[in-house]
Amino acid sequence: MPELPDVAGSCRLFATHLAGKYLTSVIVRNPIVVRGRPVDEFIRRLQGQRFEQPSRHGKWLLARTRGPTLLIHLGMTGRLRWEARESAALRFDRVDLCLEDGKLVFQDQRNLGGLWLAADRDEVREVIGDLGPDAFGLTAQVLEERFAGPRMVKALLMDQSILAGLGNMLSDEVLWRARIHPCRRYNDLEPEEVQALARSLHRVLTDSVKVGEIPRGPTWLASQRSQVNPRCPRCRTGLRTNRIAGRTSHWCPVCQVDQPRPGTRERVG
DNA sequence: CTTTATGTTGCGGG
DNA sequence: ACCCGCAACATAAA
Repeated sequence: MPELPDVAGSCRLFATHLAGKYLTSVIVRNPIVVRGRPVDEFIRRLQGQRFEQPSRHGKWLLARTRGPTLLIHLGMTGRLRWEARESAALRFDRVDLCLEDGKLVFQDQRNLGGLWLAADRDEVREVIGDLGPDAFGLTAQVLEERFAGPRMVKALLMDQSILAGLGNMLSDEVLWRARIHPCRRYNDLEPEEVQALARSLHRVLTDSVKVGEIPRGPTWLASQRSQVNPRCPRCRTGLRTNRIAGRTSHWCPVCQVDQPRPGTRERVG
């Protein structure tokens, strides 16, 4: 679920239902997702606060109040859900933020996501760590500056300190659209490829943020993820799969020209 | 039972 | 110092 577009959607949901409203109560169903301070303190500090307009940086959702800032990260399986009516908790519901007219539920199957409170900007920085500029709205020039070096493009795209917001699926999507093999090193890219990368990033993010998730339409690589025989949406070639930068990557061996994996081949010459 | 999963962090080795 | 792979975290679903 959650990469930049999903968090953008969650941010809109938060803005729609919580901005300007007072929290009447906080229900913590699984304390493991409350990070950084004891649950009772978390609840005490948050209850009664009024939310301002939320913002997003990469995969982080930032909800300021007059007091602390609530920071939400969805991890691998987290999501936010608005319930306007009284309703029973679902299996993976972890925290309820209750208002007068409904509740925002943080649900998370794997509990890798979480909620933090930060008293000020410094504490926000401490929690979210060293984040690069948000990937949405990034200019080609900034991309070139931040990517400069010998690393594999897939690793660069997923590195939150280089640019914030892309994960495994979105990175594959961007590379596929730009016709660049995930193992290519940034230094080895032709200028046209760098251009294609910047354009692909822009297009993929614009379209997916609009939807609030990665679209699964016929012109998206993501449409093939759940298929038995994943094929390139452009040329129908069977997709290749490998573990790159720690994650399973999918690419088209025809559209995205192959490269020997660094370090895994003989070192000739 | 084994494998895999959209994230992050920290460690070891080259 | 930089870069890569990998285990760990927690948990379910295929």
